Amino acid sequence: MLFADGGRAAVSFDQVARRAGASRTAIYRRWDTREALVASALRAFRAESETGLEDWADRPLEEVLDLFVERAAAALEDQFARDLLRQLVALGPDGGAITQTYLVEMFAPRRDAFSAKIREAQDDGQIDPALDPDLMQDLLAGALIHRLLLWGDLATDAAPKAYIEAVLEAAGFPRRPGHKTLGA
Amino acid sequence: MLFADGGRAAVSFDQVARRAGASRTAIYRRWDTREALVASALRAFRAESETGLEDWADRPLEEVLDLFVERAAAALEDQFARDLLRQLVALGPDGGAITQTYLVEMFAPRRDAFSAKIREAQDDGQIDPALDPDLMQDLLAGALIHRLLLWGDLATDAAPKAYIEAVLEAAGFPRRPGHKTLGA
Amino acid sequence: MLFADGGRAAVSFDQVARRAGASRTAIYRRWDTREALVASALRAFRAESETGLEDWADRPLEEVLDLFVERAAAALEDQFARDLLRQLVALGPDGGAITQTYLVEMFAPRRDAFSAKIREAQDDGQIDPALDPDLMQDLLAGALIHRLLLWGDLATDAAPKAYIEAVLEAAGFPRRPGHKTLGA
Amino acid sequence: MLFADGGRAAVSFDQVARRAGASRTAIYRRWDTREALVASALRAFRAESETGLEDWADRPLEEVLDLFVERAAAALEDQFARDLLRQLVALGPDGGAITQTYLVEMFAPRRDAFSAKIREAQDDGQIDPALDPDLMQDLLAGALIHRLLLWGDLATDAAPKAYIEAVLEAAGFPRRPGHKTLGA
DNA sequence: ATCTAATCGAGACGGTACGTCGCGTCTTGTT
DNA sequence: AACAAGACGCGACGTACCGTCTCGATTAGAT
Repeated sequence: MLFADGGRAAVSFDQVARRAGASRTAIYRRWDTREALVASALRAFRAESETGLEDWADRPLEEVLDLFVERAAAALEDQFARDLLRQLVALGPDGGAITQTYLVEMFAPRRDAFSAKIREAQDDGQIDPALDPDLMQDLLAGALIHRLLLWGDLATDAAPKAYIEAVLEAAGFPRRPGHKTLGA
Repeated sequence: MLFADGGRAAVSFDQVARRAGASRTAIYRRWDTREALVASALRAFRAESETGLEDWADRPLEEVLDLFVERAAAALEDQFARDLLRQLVALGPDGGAITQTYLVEMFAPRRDAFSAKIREAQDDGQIDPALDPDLMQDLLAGALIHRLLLWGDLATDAAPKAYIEAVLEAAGFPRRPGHKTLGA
Repeated sequence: MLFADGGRAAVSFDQVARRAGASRTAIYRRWDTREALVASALRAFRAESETGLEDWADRPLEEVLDLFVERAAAALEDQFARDLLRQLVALGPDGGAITQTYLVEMFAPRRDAFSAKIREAQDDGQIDPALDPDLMQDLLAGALIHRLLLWGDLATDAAPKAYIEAVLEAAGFPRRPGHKTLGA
Repeated sequence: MLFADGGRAAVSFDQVARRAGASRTAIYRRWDTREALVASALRAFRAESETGLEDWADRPLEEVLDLFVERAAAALEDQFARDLLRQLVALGPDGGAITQTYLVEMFAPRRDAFSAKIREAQDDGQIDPALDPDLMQDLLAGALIHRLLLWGDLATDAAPKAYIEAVLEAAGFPRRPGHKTLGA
């Protein structure tokens, strides 16, 4: 995809028209700005790749964390998705319509679902009720994204697991003996 | 700076020449690729902004962590630095000479210094010797970068502190009573 | 009129539809080619401007010549008519249906009427019977048209008169003493 | 040539660039208006076809007239030249730079040379000194152009000769016995 | 001191893209 | 069945910026 390859600037009306086998005029008729073009492309990509949010309600906390991280890692294994995210980062939170599209439509729902699950676990007394679910996600998602986007790989194959363990430990979640925390 | 504003594509020989008050010919003579141009700019920026690595050797672990995170947070408060990092992320680890420049010359030294400090703390028995210092840094740096680049702000002002607490907790570092971990 | 302003190319179905307050579809239904459109316009213009051929039968030759030239000059005084003729010239004799329309329907009748009058004068012995009426008209009409279309004005106000004198002289028509021939 | 085929509108920067094997940018660099483009083309055509003005000084009047008409007829035998002239007529005297180019640079010199010859003949007492050379040329050139451009052919092969005879007769030039005047 | 060679600027050129307009064609829905 | 509305491909508009290349002019060093 053009955006994933070269960012916003690469999504030219010319190229889009050429790849769509349409005339530039037709593209201009449907989208009036480059941003609208990109936003549409993002939504199309999402519609195609989105498998829907899992129902996390009845699963144990550990499993939810696993799924959360596993999902993220799996998504970022795809080179295309990685490039896509890269360009979204390049735009940053001030990217106008594009940012709105992905932050609000793609990331926020999952983030909210995760937070809800955490709150639930807190109500059940499983983890420290003073925890901020957002911070937990920052650590988990941040570590993954940071490694994969900036360095290109994980420090260890077991890294995702280790991130989860660390967060659970910090959350006061009772660990099984013999568990590894941030261990190599 | 051109690169921070528009990424690699924005660093054109034309613009560079114009800003330098020179002719394109002159620029071409000194740098033969766009990448070389960017790499030079990055080094220049680094030379100007780098205050040198602190001497962490004799400080307690907690302070080192504080400094590490504080440094990072301070650096990313500058809009320019944030934009710069954004574009570096956009390039990713396959960005050729540019990536080499910043990953190897700018990030790696600090990362290594930090790792050394952790190893030292492990030798002293302060924290779990099985810890992988890289994973600790992934969590700390990742959480910060992820929030600031992608969302544009921190979840809480106290977030940096909370990240450190979480990592220390997970590392088995003995905490003072009454400390907050990942709390709001 | 569109044709007078920009020639055949300017008579677009689009413009015609817009000016007629109709849809392109409607225009296409009635005329299938651009030429048909122009031809129709020409006929409409002729129907509106044509005052009918004068009855030259009973007038003296000199008067007929006067009328012929005067008519032509008057018609070409109108800027619109001049532009129209310009575009007809631009098309030339190979202009298909358009040329047919104006050459056959607009010019030929007058030309024939003039020729008939000349033949009549020849039968009466007024002028040289060997004269070709067509050549006379070429000289008269040609001089006028050439000046007005190409140069934009007459060399002299008396030019039309002078043309007639010259042709009559060449035709052996007995001139009054003191007449001017091709004089300034 | 584009102009001869479709008039001013057909001389598009796009087409010119394509035919010249150049980029549109380059064309825009050299000519800033469509008119300048056409004017250049006209001059190029003239430079290529112009054989220079004959030296009419020492020739008898009849021969000069013959040459004048013969030249014009020969030039208009070429279909291309005829189309070119057609488009010039279509533009008319208000065609801006284009009109200037051909009226002033191409037609006027020859016209002036002809006039000078006539004046000379008048000084020699060969023809009526009251004659206006411009009117003579209007008749000669007009008749030719009018026939060829509007009707597409001459009324007779002998037409050019007949035009000359008529003009000479009207000019009071002593004719040989047996000459034909406007005869078929 | 002069000649030579490197360096420089200015600028032309081919690309690519921009955003717009008008046109002829074709499809779709509405009287 | 005639119609309006409108989408579409095409060509052209005039502009901008970029990388490449070719020129003269200037400058410096070497003879």
